[in-house]
Amino acid sequence: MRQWGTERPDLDVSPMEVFGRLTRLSRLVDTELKRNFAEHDLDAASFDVLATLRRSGPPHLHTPTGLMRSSMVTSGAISQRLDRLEARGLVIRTPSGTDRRSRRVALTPEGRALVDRALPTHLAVERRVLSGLDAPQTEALVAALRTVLTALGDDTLGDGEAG
Amino acid sequence: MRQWGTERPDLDVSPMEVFGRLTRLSRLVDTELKRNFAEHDLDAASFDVLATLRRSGPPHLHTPTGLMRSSMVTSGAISQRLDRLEARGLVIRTPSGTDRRSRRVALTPEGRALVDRALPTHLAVERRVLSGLDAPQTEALVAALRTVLTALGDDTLGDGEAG
DNA sequence: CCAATGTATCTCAGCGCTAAGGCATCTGGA
DNA sequence: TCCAGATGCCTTAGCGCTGAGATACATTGG
Repeated sequence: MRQWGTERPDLDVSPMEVFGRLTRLSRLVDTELKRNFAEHDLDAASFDVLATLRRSGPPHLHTPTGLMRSSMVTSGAISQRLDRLEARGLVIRTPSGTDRRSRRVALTPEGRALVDRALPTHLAVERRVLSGLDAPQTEALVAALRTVLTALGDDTLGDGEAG
Repeated sequence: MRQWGTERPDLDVSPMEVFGRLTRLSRLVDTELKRNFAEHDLDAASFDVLATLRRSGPPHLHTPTGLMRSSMVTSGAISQRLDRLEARGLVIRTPSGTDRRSRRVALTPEGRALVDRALPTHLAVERRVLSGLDAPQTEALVAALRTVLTALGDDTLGDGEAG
């Protein structure tokens, strides 16, 4: 930041205080979470799908389009994620009853068991990352993130955990 | 969150309040910034390198290792980024004077001109994303991010803007 | 009922990154 | 001095995602 002030004193670079840290934090968090995923033969993309299905309650159903919206990736990415998960027997795709274009994606018992095993340690890693913040700081962080997301048109109500 | 409370009432899923939003925000921000990069024939990776060189002041020098640390990517990624930038004449690699393993990466006049053109609009996008926050909220957000990063062992002093 | 448009999913080429490994060079201790 | 380990950079195979486009089906207005 000091360097920018010297090099481009005509520009207000203060937003970089936020975005630089946001980017670095994202990378570091991904690295931390990856360890736990690997211990369960998972990666962030697979966990993302399994967790989305898991939290929706039995029979743990979603459509590919719903998963696409939840994960904020393209339809092609979801197709491929589901291919991989289905090949491992962790999810199963069945026809939709009402719309023949659509599919139902369900967690198999194996998939459910796997995500349930990975969840507690996943949450432990997340808690450890946040352990430097006290309750008011955490609340302020969440509030700021919520405000920015809302301004950007993110209309989820608080779901969308993606790893 | 409500869903998790129903499905796994035994787990404390409150950290997801933070990480879910962090992930979504990262994705949305990347999408916003991408537009501006594309208008300048750039992408996040290229801008990251050019901006790091630009802010270090004339003669805008760095080593590949320094860029690797700044960007938090692997050495292979930096080699490839520099290949692309050098092929476009935006940077130039020259031998280090003192260490024959090392190289000096410098911004060319064209590279400097390009990043200087892209910077103002880049910052405008960033400001717009944060426009929903007032000054105290922004400061609280920065403080929280700084705390978490420090706890994670991120020892940069505030640099590291990566897009 | 039909045509036009919209929606759900999939396919695939291209791309940038990681992980692993290789080569050249440097450095510090025996 | 010499060498073992560290360091700097590069190469490459493999991988997941994007973006573009294809296919099949659904819906709507006339």
